[in-house]
Amino acid sequence: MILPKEYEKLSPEDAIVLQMEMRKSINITPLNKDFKLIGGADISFNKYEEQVYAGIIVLAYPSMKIGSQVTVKAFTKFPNISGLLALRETPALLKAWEQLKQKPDVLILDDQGIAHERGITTHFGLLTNIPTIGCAKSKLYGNYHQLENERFSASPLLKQEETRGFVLRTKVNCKPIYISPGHKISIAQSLEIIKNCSLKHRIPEPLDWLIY
DNA sequence: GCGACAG
DNA sequence: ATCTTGTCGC
Repeated sequence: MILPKEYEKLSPEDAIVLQMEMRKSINITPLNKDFKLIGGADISFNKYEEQVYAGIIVLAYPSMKIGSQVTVKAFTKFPNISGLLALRETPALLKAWEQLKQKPDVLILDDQGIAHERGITTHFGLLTNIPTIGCAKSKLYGNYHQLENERFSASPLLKQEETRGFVLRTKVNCKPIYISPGHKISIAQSLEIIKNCSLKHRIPEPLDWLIY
């Protein structure tokens, strides 16, 4: 078992092996309980610098009242490699997670979920054993049928023949968002929860608040 | 003010 | 390809 603190020692080849090993444990069966706290997480960095910033905000569900928030700066030597972003981002996010006094029951990340099962949504869900949902602003993988220009028009996000998530229009005249579970929650529940978190903006409240 | 789109 | 900035429609 390799610890996130040691990710930066991995070669890209070893990182891929770790990712492939971890993806075997992905679980997208339904979350079987009511919950009261939802979190939003985002990570940012400059391509060639070692600083990585991570933020997590916690909101009450489904009222979307803001609770606590944590932002941290961390450092990593793991390079910026397409497909391996999770290894660069996870240690910083874990640091923010550890500083949160009250952990959310479900965490939404600005990411592609199992539409790209080597991303940070599944990675972080597997490490912390909490339900995670990926909610992205652009499509990286999969195909879908065009949506009606209506609030909450949705269509399955298909990778080959397999449904990996949903494309959801949260506002009229706005581009859709891409929802896909990461771990410990179903595709249908992920869609439902993101709808419940989408009040005023194109992106759901927990991610919208993180911009500031 | 939000969000699309241009370049 | 990604990020910043401006303009315009809703």
